[in-house]
Parts: sequence; structure tokens; C-alpha cells
Amino acid sequence: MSTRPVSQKNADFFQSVFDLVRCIPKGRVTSYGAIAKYLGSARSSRMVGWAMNASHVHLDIPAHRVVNRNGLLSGKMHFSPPESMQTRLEAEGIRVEKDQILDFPKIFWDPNAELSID
DNA sequence: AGCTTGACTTTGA
DNA sequence: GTCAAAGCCAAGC
Repeated sequence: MSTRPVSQKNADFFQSVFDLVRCIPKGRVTSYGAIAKYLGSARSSRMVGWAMNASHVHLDIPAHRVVNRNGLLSGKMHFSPPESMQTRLEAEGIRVEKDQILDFPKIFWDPNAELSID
């Protein structure tokens, strides 16, 4: 079973996303699809992005650790200073070039694989 | 009430 | 490998 309180998918989708993103280890990144899939719908990856848009009210949300499945900083433009996203990633040891994370599959953190291991 | 946009993903050609 | 189209659910107009 899930070790995280994200069972309530019918509950606040945003809260579930925030909770998971908050659990992302430092120096690691994940994709919207991974989060969406963890919540039950990989197709609703857009909702994850939408939820992140509301994450600005929650300063504890490391949204910079969330990128698209391409490892591209798709949401960096939504940061206060767009470059802050890359700065934060590099501050955690993540190499980023041209808005793209290097060694993405290496630092990729899959919640469904790390948390839901049975 | 309906239509458009959006921090995406997947599948098909 | 790339390009185009469909699907997804919610918020905004």
C-alpha cells in the first residue's frame, strides 16, 4: 500500500501533488507524468502542472525539481526569475544546460518506484 | 451555460 | 530520429 498520504485522489489533487513534490530528495528531479501516474492518472499530467502553478502559495514546494519527461525546464518561465529554477537545480548538484537537465535519467526520482516499492 | 488555454504525455506516421 | 494529432482535467473568460 502507499506509505504516503496520497490515497485520497478524490481529495485535493493539488495537496497530493504538493505532498509528493515535497518528498522529492535533494539533488533529484521528477516529471509531471510520474507524479500524475503516482496519483493514478498519467494523462492528467497537465493538472500536475496546473497544481504547480498554485504551488507559489506554498513556498515549501521545490517546483524546480519538477520538470517535463524530457528533462526540460518547461516551467522555468513561470518562476519569479526564470533563471532561478536552473540556479536552484545547480545548487543541488544538478547540471543544467540550455534549460535541459543533464544526466536526467540518473537523477530522475520516480515516486512510483521509490515510494510504492513492495 | 460554453469555449479557450495550460509548468504534459502518449501514440501514430 | 523528428513531426503532428489526440487525450486529459481544471481554471479562466
